[in-house]
Amino acid sequence: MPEGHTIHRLARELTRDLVGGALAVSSPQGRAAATAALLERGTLARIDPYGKHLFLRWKTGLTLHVHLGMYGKFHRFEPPGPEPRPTVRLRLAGERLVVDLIGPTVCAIIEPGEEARLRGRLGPDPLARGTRPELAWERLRRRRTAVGAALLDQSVLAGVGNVYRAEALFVHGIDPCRPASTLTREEFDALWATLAGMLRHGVRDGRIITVDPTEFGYRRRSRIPPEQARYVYRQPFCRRCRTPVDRFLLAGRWAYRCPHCQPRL
DNA sequence: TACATATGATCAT
DNA sequence: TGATCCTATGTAA
Repeated sequence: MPEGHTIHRLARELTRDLVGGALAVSSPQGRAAATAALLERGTLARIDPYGKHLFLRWKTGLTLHVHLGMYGKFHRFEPPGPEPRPTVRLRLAGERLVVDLIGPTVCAIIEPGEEARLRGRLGPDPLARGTRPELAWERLRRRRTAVGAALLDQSVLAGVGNVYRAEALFVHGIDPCRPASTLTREEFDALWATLAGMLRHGVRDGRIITVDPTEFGYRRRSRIPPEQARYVYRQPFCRRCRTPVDRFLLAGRWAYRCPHCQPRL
């Protein structure tokens, strides 16, 4: 399940295994049948990630826009792959790889103008090349909402989701309920650097590990068991100081805060 | 069988 | 703020 790191990792893997040869495109579920028909036997030119969005560019000039939402997944198989499950929205079958797209929020051809509008709404993606944190800072400091709400707003920062929000704010001792406008430039710069680092690790690891391994006696991040990989997100106790973690809804999502490590202002 | 839950986002009110 | 969409899984009943 996807925050920005999942999308960037997918872009790499699918680029490696799908770009180049002709693909059989189908929609076993039927809902994307028209889209599949437009792409059938087509060849991918490139795949671009941005934030939580994936843009699959075909040599015909068409672009397939995919957003996984909360439950969306790509299942990967060695060709020819199994009989598709009835929920498969789109199957892309190539020489080296078969992928099934399940449960996305968006899976549709997008026109250039529409893509431009979408990108215009999105804030900078810390994983994108040549990204501009300045824009995130300008938007964040004008928000009247809590910083924990602002971080989930994709027009402020693209690619950050609920886990990274909880963990990055923890690392810097920031209470998620603090008004975004009270953040100092120094705090923002530190938060951006942390988020960018966490996202990059996420791409590399294929999962979200936010704790410093040495803090728990591990030499390598990869050795950390899943239940120990985070400081506060879905943790009953703060992994650093053992204080019970606060859980409360913020911007409609569960937020996590250590009352000791992230005191109110 | 039913219900709760999940790393998301949009639209109506 | 609440309803809604999309799917799979784990737990309770």
